[in-house]
Amino acid sequence: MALSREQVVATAVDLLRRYGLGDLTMRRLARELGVAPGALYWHVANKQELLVEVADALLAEIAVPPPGQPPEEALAGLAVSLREALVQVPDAADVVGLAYAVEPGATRALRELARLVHDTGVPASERDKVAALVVHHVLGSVAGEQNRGLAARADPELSPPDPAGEAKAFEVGLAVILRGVTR
Amino acid sequence: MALSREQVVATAVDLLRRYGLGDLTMRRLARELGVAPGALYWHVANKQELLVEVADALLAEIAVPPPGQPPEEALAGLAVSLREALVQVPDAADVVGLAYAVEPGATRALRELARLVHDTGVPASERDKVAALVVHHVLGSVAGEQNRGLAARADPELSPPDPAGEAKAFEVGLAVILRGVTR
DNA sequence: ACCTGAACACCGTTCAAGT
DNA sequence: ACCTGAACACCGTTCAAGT
Repeated sequence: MALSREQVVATAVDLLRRYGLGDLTMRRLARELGVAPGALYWHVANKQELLVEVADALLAEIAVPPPGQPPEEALAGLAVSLREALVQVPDAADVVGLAYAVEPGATRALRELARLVHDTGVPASERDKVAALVVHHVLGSVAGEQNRGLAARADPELSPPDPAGEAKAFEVGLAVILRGVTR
Repeated sequence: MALSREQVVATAVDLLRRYGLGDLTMRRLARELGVAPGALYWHVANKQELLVEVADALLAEIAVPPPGQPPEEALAGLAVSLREALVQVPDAADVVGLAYAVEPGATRALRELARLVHDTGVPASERDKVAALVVHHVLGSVAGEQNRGLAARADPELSPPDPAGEAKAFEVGLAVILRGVTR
């Protein structure tokens, strides 16, 4: 059966999850799919486009918070699940950061985040800025934790990051933002 | 005259400034220095170590705010000059992000930032977290603006980022953080 | 001590030619 | 429409051998 774009993206996500960005190469991906490297370029314009698709796929899995909560709570919950989903995937911050710059509102989760910021009563002129601030905090925290993990694996002097502590640190930062937003 | 580690790092910074991370390759760097690629490995263990040195060099140029100001003002000023210095350098956020994860307090500028956070009266347990939040905001904003610039150059549909607007957006986010910190 | 030459095991991308 | 084979122009890193 012929290859499909969906299949290419799904296998790329799988490769990222299992081995990280360093092993997500067009040649490796082609091998995994049992085709020649050139075949991929019929389904995808280039690697950059593929990575944007991968980011969208990662974000598509994030559950949007149920309605009925106060917006501050929903926003915090969404930010936390965003972070939780991304820490599991090596180099997720790099991949999502790229996609976010290219198309900030491309995924449901990110649009929902912007909407919740709006609902907290932030003035219209600051809406996007605060949303960006939250996204930066998520991506920065994820990148930081993952990089500390890599550094610890390379150097036995360093202690590996404690997942619970990292989660707590993230929530402290998030609380600062929310406090600053609601006067 | 023999090559020196300082010379290698300085030329790497120059290459980054002029052409970005994509052209900062060990081979390109060697060519620029008029040596064989292997020669670099006598001065530097590997590319990753070189990039940490490059990040340190970029941060070393940032002026620490003069004493006498209220800490909130000094902190904001430092964050702004940090951002201003880094936006000028292509891919600076990636490079500095790496170094920050490996060694958060390695440079004067970043240690000063942590100190100023402390001076604003943030409880000791939250000091590092708030400092990290500010750094994430700086790096995220820089990466965002640079990526939007690249995207606009690739796709004429998109309008290029407005530097003044980006600076304003950054300051709005920063103000939110500072408001959240000072109750 | 410091560097060259040459190799090893890779990359992303293109494109004529095949089916 | 979809893919292969082969090439082009690169990578980071190692290491014997030279000076």
